[in-house]
Amino acid sequence: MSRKSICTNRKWRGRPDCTHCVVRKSVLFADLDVKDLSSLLSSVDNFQYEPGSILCRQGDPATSLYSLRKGVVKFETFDDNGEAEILRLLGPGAVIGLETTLGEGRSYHCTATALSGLDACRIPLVAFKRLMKEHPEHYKVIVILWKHHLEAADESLLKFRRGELRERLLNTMTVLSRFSDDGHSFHLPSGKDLSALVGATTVAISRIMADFKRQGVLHQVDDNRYCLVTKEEL
Amino acid sequence: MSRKSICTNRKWRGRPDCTHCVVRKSVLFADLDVKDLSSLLSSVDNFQYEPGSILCRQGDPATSLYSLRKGVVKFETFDDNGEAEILRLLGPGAVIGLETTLGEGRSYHCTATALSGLDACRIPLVAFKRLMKEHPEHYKVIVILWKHHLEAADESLLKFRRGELRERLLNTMTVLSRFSDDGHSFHLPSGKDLSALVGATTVAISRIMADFKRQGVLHQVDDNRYCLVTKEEL
DNA sequence: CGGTAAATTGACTGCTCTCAATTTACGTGG
DNA sequence: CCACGTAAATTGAGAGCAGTCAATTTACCG
Repeated sequence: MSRKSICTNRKWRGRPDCTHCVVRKSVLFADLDVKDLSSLLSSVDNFQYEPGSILCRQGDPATSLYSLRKGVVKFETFDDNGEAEILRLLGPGAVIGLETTLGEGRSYHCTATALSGLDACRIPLVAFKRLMKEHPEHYKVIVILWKHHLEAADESLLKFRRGELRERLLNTMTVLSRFSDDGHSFHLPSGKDLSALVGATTVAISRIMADFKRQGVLHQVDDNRYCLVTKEEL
Repeated sequence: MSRKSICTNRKWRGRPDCTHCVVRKSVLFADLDVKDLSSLLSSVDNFQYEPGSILCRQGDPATSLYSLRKGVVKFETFDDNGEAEILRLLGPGAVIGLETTLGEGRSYHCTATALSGLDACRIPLVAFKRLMKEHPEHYKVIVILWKHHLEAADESLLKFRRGELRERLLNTMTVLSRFSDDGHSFHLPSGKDLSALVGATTVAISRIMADFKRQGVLHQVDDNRYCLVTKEEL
């Protein structure tokens, strides 16, 4: 199996200004005073990732967490045949790599890959652990991050694994819209990704997606960007 | 919709001896000193529940958490049509009602119902919150409980929502075996429950379950108790 | 014993899978 | 710039699993 290099097409955007982060209220360190944060801030880096970039890989030793500010990430695991299963989609506010903060294992449980352009902050694992050791009174912040994953997992089951394929794909694109910058258009995932997400064949998916395009449910706005056309707009 | 009374067929078993609880190591308060626990202990009650008992109901105001020591619980939500969807199965070590500990909403997000006989401890929500406020240094204990739910959610997707129905049902019974007291026999859920768990019709499920019984894959050991007969045993 | 709900079974339909051929897209090297 | 190779997407044809509708049997309870 050829392993692409991690974090392809990544651009460094400097030390982030966490005190004014747009997602800060709903996200990591929402409750923290600036003084509690200061030691952490100096070690956090902000990056832009292109679609397809891999944030972390299942089984690799963990060094960092990634706090997602913009974009969508597929969070996937691999079965015995090496086939990917997407456990959930993660959007702004999600933190990737939480499993590595409890100290039992030191490697990532899943692979996280950008499905769109990303804006994410890389947090060194040691800095994160130190912060939590020094300020356990802010533990709720951590719990909220776990809750975020749990809600995404529940959403997967309810929206991507239930009912007819047609409906599951519509739900998928609705979620992608929600996670996009403008709330409408989104980078269309590959057939293989959709397959791993909704649990169907690429062939069946191709057929239905072609239908959507023919029927005008799915409208192409750009190179690989599409948007859903709701019934009200017709 | 007729609402059965909550906690039907519940028996009080007194104040539990948490310091010697069999699941304590893997469970709530695993790290806590006895002295930190003492204030909590006096308000915790241990109960036995019969299959079908409801621990908490979606939307009801939250008063307690339930720490599961023995048995299996279905954790379900209801869609627009009032149809149940089982999000996950919870076994020993799980704590039910975590969503209510963050303070935003005060009601249960899902309904938790016993699929087998249960041994569970009821923890007053206020006592739990006070403990965490006074001893935030033990926050990892809480995080582990959330992780437990997340792993159960991921298991649902991988085992109950993937592949052919036959396989999903086999996985279901394997999980039920794992959660049972003896590790083998289990209380067989109703067709409706299996339907809400694996995402199929009761009719389709009935057919396959009948097959399992005819082919000897599923062996009846008692009234409503069955066990899986693995290929090695044949 | 009767009434309701659940499970079982049959017949039929249809969605999705499988297999396969073709077309399109894309990166590489001449 | 084009030729080529590979991978992905598209489309067709056929089979099979699961859904739907419906009738019957069984289970359970007052």
